[in-house]
Amino acid sequence: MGRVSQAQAQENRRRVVETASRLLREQGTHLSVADLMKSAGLTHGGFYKQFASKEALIDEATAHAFAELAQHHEDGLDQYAGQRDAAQRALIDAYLSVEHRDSPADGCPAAALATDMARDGGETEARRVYTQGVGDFADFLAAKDQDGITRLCTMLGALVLSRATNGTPLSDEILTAARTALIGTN
Amino acid sequence: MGRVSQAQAQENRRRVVETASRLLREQGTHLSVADLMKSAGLTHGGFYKQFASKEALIDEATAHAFAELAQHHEDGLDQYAGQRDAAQRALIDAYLSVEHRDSPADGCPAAALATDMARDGGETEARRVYTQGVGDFADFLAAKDQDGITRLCTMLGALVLSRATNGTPLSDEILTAARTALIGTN
DNA sequence: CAAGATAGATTACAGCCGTCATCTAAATAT
DNA sequence: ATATTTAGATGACGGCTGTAATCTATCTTG
Repeated sequence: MGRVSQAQAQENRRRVVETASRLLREQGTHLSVADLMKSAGLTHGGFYKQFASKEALIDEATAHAFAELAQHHEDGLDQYAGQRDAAQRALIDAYLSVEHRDSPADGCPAAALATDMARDGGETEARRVYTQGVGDFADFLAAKDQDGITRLCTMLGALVLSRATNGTPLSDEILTAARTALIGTN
Repeated sequence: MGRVSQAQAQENRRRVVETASRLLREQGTHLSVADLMKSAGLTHGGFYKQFASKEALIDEATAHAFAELAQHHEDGLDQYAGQRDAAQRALIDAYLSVEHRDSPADGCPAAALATDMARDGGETEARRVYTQGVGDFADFLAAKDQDGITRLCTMLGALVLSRATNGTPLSDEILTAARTALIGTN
């Protein structure tokens, strides 16, 4: 109950943000503070000691998710020794995998949060971070003969549609069709 | 207050479903029954005389939205005297317009409801209708040298992303890039 | 080791939500 | 014309929401 060391408190805060970034991608901005804190192993009471509001937490969780994404892209580049083409192919393949489709919680935030960003129309920090992240993602996907933005649209559209139709044959067809169109592999 | 003619009641019901299909695309499945009925010019009381549950209404509203979409495609074919290529080009152009981006309420349900369908994971009637509608849409977009599914992914991804980034320069870039990729017009 | 600060728990609040029972008045059916 | 049905209005219920005040036990500081 009572107090906890500063180190522990900081770690708790970190875990809340990380948990939120997962719950956010899974459930959207309608996540409840109580659910979130329970998922992080705490009660809802301490929340407002750490965050100014639910919106502030969402801003931070969104930024966290996109930082993870950027890190993922950097790791990919490192793994393929800077060979952009190979790194892009690997990324696209993973992006259009059934594993990615089936676990939005640690998947692409650009796909998972798109509709939420569109609906919460305001000029929130989360939207700023989101837009920046999408732009960076498109830059990463750019190739000599293909526009990064268009590639991202195809990938993200396929992921979103395969999730919406998950459980039907169409869901797999969508992933396969997009993979074939983008990297010519079935 | 009291009773209303059968004809009027049927018309009221129809208006509720239509209003719901718009509100649904705008706000997602979290629309409230009270808001919906108020938007339709009624109070929330009569709702359960006409619908078994909120979910049943959502099923019906989803079906309504996709029926509208199919009608829209048929109209396009008629307008271009069955010339599929021309009808497709016109559709794609309208799909990737700023007007469509800015009015989801009477826009593509496949794009507007994708995330909601993905999250309400169950085997609802709405999801069945959604999947069927997406399949039909892809069929409509099929061309000799281009897969309908892939085209749909690109279009839908672009629409969703442009909405999420609306208000920034990137939003327009996305629409333009996708349009260029799909029909080679800027 | 004592005094102050504070992380987290407990509890409470006002406002929504879906659902439904009840009331009403008007439209039907007889 | 009377009796019956029923569309819609009113109001209420239990449950969940974001937010916050209060309490408590521990960490930190001197």
